[in-house]
Amino acid sequence: MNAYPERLQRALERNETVLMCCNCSIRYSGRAESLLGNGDRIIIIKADKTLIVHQPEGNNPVNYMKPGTSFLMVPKEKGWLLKAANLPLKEFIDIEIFEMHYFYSRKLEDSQSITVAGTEEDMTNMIMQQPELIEQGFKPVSQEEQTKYGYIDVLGYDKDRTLVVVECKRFHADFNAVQQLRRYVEKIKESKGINIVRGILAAPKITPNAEQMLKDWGFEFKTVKPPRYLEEFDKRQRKLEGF
Amino acid sequence: MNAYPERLQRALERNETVLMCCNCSIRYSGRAESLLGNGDRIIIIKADKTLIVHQPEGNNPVNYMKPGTSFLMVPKEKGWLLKAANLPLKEFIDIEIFEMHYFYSRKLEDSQSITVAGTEEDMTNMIMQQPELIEQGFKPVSQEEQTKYGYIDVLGYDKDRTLVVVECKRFHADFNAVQQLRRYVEKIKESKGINIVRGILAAPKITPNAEQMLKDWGFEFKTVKPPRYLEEFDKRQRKLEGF
DNA sequence: GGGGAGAGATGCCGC
DNA sequence: GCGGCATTTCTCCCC
Repeated sequence: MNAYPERLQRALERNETVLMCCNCSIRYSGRAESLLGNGDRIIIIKADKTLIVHQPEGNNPVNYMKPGTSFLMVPKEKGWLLKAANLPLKEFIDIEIFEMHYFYSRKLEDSQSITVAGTEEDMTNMIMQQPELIEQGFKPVSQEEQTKYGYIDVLGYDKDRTLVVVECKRFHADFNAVQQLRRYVEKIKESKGINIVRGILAAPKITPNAEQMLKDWGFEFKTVKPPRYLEEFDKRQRKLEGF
Repeated sequence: MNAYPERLQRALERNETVLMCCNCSIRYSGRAESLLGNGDRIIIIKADKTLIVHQPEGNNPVNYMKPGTSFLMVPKEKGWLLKAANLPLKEFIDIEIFEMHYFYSRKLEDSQSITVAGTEEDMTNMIMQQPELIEQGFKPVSQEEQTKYGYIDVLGYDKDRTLVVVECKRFHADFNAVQQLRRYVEKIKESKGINIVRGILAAPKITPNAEQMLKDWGFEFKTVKPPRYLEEFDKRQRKLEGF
C-alpha cells in the first residue's frame, strides 16, 4: 500500500487532488531560483496540475508551480524524488522526499466560484450611482465613454463643466495612486486638447507624503470608503468574540 | 473516531497542523466580503493558526486567515460549523461543513527557511561588483551612502563625475518603474542641490510605452539580467523534458 | 501573448 | 504601527 509513484500517477490520470505530508528538501529553478533544506511539509497537487508546498507556519506557499505542470515520482535509496516540470514556463522543481508521513488522493467536485464585495470596482459603481460622494454637482459620464480613454476609474464634469478624473483606491492611497492619477490627467488633456482638467483621488486614507505630492501637482483628495453589504453578518460575528 | 470538534481542539492545543478535505460553503467578512457556495475543498490550519482554503483548481487559496486566528467548531443538524475569527484584524470566516471526506492532524517539524536567488537585490549586488554592466567608467558609491537617500537601488558617478541614479527591475520595466526612477532623481536633485542627475533603468526588458516615457523625461535604459547560480541544475532539468 | 492595473494582495525592512 | 517597495507576486481585462 506504499507504492507511492504508482498511486500518484493513477491519481493524476484520474484528475484527483493529491495531499502529501512528508519530510523533504526542495530545489527550484525558473523565474528565480531557490533552495530549501529538510523539513516536514504539506504538498498539494491539484486536479489542474497545480503544485503547492506549505511549511507548518506562514500564510504563503514556500514553493509552487502553475497549472499544467508535469510530475514524475521515482524511488530512491531512501525515499523518493518528485520531479515537477512546466516546460512552456521553463520552471522546474525537484522535491527529495525522505519520509512520507501521509498520502491521500480524491476526486474533488467544486463548480462554485467566489463572489467578492467591497472591491475598487464596487467603489466606482457606488460613485457612479451617488456622484455627490465626490462633490455637489459632480456628473459622471457614461461608462462607455470611460473605456475610450483607458483605465480611468470615473470620468465626469463638475458644476462648472470642468472635466474631472477620479482615481479610486479601496485602501490607502500612496505615491503610485497619485502618479497614476497624474498619468490619466495628462492623457486626457492630450487626447481632448484641453488645458484644465481636475484630478481627484478617492480613498479611505492617503499617506502624508502622497498627499503632499498630490497638492504639489494641484490635485485633490476626497475621503470615500468602499461599500459594505454584509453588515449584519459583521454584527453577529462581533457578538461571538468570546471563543 | 469522528468527534471532529474535539479532535480539532486537541490538535490546535498541541500546535499540530490540520488537514481537512470536505464539502462546505464559506462566508468571509473583513477587509472585504465574500461568499462561496457548496463544493469540495481542502482546508489547512497551521501550527501558527493560519487558515488556508483551497479549491481543487487554481494557484491561490480561495479564502484564508492570517496567523493568530481563533477557531471554534460546533456540530450542526447535518455536519459542522467551523468559525474562524481574528479580532485584532476584524476578520471573520464561517465555514459550513456538510460532509467531512477526510481529517488529519500531525505535529510538523520544520526549522528551515528558504533561500532565493535571482532577486532584485541580487541584481543590485551584481551591479555594485561589476559596475561596467551599467557603462564604462561607472563608479557606484558605498551602500552606506545609498541608504541616506532612501530606497535608491544603486547610486554612483559616471566617467564625467555626473551623479547617476540606477533603478533595477528583475523582469519587465513598466510605467511604475519609470515613475519610481523619476521620484528618486527628483529627490536626489533636491537633497544635493544639483540640477544635473542622470537616471538609468536597468532591467531585462522594458515595455514600449514605458520606454517612450523614459525618453520623454531624458532617462536611459540599460539591458541587465538578474544573475543565475543554478545553471547546471537548469541544464540537467532540460534534458529530462520527456516526462 | 503583451500591456496595464487591482488584490481581502503578502511579506520585508526601516523609522 | 505606518511607509515604501519587491514579489517565482497572481489575476483579470483588453488590445
